[in-house]
Amino acid sequence: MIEPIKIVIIDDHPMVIEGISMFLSKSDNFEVLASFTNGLEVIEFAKTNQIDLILLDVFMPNINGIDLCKLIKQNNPEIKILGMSSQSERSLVMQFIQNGASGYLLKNASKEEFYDCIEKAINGEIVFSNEVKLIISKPEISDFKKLPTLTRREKEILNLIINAKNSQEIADELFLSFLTVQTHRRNIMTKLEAKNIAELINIVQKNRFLDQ
Amino acid sequence: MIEPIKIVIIDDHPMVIEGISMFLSKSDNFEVLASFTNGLEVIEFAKTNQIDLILLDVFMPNINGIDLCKLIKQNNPEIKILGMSSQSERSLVMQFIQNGASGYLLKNASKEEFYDCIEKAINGEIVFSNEVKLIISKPEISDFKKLPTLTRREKEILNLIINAKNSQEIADELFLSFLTVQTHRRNIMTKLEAKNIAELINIVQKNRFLDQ
DNA sequence: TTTTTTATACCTAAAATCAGGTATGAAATT
DNA sequence: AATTTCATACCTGATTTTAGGTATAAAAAA
Repeated sequence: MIEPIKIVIIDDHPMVIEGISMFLSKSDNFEVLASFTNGLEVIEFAKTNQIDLILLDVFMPNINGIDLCKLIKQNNPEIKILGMSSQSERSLVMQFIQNGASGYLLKNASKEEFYDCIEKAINGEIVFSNEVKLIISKPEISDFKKLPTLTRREKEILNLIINAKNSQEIADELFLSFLTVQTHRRNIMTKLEAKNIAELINIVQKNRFLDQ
Repeated sequence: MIEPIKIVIIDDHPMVIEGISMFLSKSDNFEVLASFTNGLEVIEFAKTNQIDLILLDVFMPNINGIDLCKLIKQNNPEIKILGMSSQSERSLVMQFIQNGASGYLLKNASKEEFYDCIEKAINGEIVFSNEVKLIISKPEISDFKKLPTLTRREKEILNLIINAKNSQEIADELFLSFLTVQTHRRNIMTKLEAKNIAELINIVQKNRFLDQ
């Protein structure tokens, strides 16, 4: 008898966990070891349990799926990770793969797509659900340059910029000099190659590398 | 013995249907009559089946949940409808209730919240999951004054502003004077009460009154 | 027909952003 | 121990947005 694939599900929606668990329980090939609505808990869990594959929701409160993927892979490179989300952008999927994921599924995927993708990922393939294949088949130039990393401070300030705060307000809020904020601001714009605030917001929303 | 509540689930994600079905199957109070990934099919179904309550995903391809809610209520006013989505805005929830829904749930709601909301909705209450309560408990000024109407030209220019064009580029593109664009721009900002571009984009996205 | 709205255009000026530079101590990394 | 990155801060100047006006012809509404 073949060992089932040991799976962990990470998603902040209980019903999604329930749904996927049901999908997987219908086949003897899969075993859901555990599930978490708080992504960071999996790090601890992985220390004492052998996991074959993680189904990881990309949009969660507190922790960003892309960063979590990287974190898991750093600690446990042998674990395969499949990203999941309801909608997606090409660049997002690409970032995810860049961080060590084995594939990406849209949540509207069928049971069969789940089975298929999980099995192929375990066999070392990079897999995408059908809709994701469509998304990534239209390459954009911007996808080829990898996204720059912002420092914690820059992310903090970026968040305030997007929330319509001006430089002075940001300075007051963070107890910084107006000039310091200007410097961070310039660095952010340069890193993300945005020529104005509207473009900045567009870029951030497309790539969603702020936590939400 | 009490009759179970007859429920229909509408969601374009098979896994969500599976998850909610599992939730509900654990209690004898509920019976899932049917589920649809295409919302319009429920109209036909309702002609030959008695439905007590519909769990309706708000964001679906092809059909808008808010419009579908209205449509169902027109044909079958006795059916209770609960809206569901992953995230939401106050104004969206309000529109939904306006169209006859009995409540609104975020998909991160727990099993117990689902049970509770469904039962209360059947008893004629208007119900919200906990997070939705939070959302609607902080009324925004913008919710009370009706949204201003932008002229066609203003919408056109607003679109370009959001797409990161500056005033000169907009002038060139629409064959207008730079000064005319500035005037329109000022009128747009005044009408929407935005103090800068970031706020403008936030307001537009929150209320989604572009795209027409 | 009269009034209001819409689209157009100009003037002035303050405020904010954008863009180039330099610099320094602390923290993190190698 | 040496190097790089991060967060901080300042200077200057150009560009752009924001904000207050006024004005006029055409179109739409009353």
